Amino acid sequence: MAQAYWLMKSEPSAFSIDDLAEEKRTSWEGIRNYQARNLLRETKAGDQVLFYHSSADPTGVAGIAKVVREAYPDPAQFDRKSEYFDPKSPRAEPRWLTVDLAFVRKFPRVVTLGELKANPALAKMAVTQRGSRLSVQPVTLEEFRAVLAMAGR
DNA sequence: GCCAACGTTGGC
DNA sequence: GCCAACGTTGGC
Repeated sequence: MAQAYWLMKSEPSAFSIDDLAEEKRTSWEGIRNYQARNLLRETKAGDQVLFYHSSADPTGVAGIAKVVREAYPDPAQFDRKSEYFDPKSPRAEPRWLTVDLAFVRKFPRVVTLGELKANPALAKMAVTQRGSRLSVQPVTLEEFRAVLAMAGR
């Protein structure tokens, strides 16, 4: 499979592009939605990720990350002290996965959701759809390039 | 803070 | 297996 592209959401009050820039690398823990989990399973090392700030001001794509470790069981599901603890996930058959992401770059400015919606080339992009709640979304190469172009250099 | 969208749970 | 109730996400 060729390199793929994704959009992943994070609330910057919890973890922002600046946090990723500082830490360089992070485990993308806490995905607790089956559809998003299934998409994580499809990610490959080297895939590029639009880092999206949700519930923020402004909301939008704040930068780029890349997948550096492919899907593995999310340790937080077994950690009783974690907010992501899932007592119903069997150890022998972990229910939830995580991937590791590395910082690539922060955009000079956030490409806002409003701008994404206003670009006809992005009309099919999941994030621009009404009611889109999925925290991991597939993105086409064309969409990825269009967002980069909007961010400027 | 409101509320639309939509995923999950659980009674039947 | 249906579906109502409930919980969560996330834009506004």
